[in-house]
Amino acid sequence: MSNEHRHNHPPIEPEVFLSELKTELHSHGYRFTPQRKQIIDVFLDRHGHLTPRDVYDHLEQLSAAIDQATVYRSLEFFSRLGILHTSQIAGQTVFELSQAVTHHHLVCRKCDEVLPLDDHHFDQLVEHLWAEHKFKAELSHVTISGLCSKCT
Amino acid sequence: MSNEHRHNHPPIEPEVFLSELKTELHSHGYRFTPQRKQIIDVFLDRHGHLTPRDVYDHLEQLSAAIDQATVYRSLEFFSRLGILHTSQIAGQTVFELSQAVTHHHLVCRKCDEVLPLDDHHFDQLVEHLWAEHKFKAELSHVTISGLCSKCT
DNA sequence: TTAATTATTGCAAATTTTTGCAGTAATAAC
DNA sequence: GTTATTACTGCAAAAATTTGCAATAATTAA
Repeated sequence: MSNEHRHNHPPIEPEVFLSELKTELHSHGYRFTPQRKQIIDVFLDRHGHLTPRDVYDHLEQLSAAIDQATVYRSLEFFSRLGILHTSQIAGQTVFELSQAVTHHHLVCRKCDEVLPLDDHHFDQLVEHLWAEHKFKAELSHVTISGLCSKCT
Repeated sequence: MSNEHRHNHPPIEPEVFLSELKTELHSHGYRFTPQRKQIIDVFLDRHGHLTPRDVYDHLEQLSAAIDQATVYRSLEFFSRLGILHTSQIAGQTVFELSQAVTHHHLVCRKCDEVLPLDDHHFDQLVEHLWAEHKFKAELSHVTISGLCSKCT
């Protein structure tokens, strides 16, 4: 299904990814510090949505003593660069690698049910935004709120 | 422009709105307490995006001594009912009346520029979601992240 | 190599947000 | 009416998140 679509990426090769990331950061005058590397490692290891807490706990298990403030600052830093993607799910702020497989959700505001949503729904919208506004919409993880069929 | 579109509403009549809200809450077994009324009053008075702090401060000015916990709980309560709409803007959680005039934004993740976006872009998407999933998407305040023309 | 500059971190404090629970107020049952 | 039930609030404590600043580490310039 959605695996043939526009937004998807091949599986991540950790070494390649890390070295490209390093170059990317350096080209902006930023640094790829050990702390930042370890935080990215967590995402490469544990795919999916992670809260700042998840990241912090996982680092502790690896006995990587990184301050909470650094974790928060790094997550924001990577989000701004588009390396991580952030969203609000069930009232929690969660992060994931932007390269992770594209997926969208319909979330019912009444019962919190989550329905998966196929990629193609946004193709036209993305084209319009580019044509009319020269805006490069990054719609790889859309969450749409509303009422599901049971709660209508 | 967007004033002729689907999602827009006539200006809010405070008395009508409040009495309808009261009925709405009662029909669900909830209560329209003085605290909840005062919080809604703030939104009727000061239109636009408000942080929990804004609401709390405004209430203090009116010497309405409402506990912060109550403010947070009420904002979440009204959001879940669809009375208020919540979104993340520039890293802050903000609330506004769902009935407020529809508007959408394109936000550049690099320079934080905000571009207004017309309503009609979502018509087709909303129809599709209803046709295919019987999901009533509530797309009155969409924020799309990406790169603006200058930052591409 | 050394000095100067800049980005980044850790720590501690401040701020914001959430939570448990006892008390209060409204509604429903009798 | 009175009592029982349930929703809601305030308070105080806990947890999560942000911030200022001095110290550190990396990069750049000399």
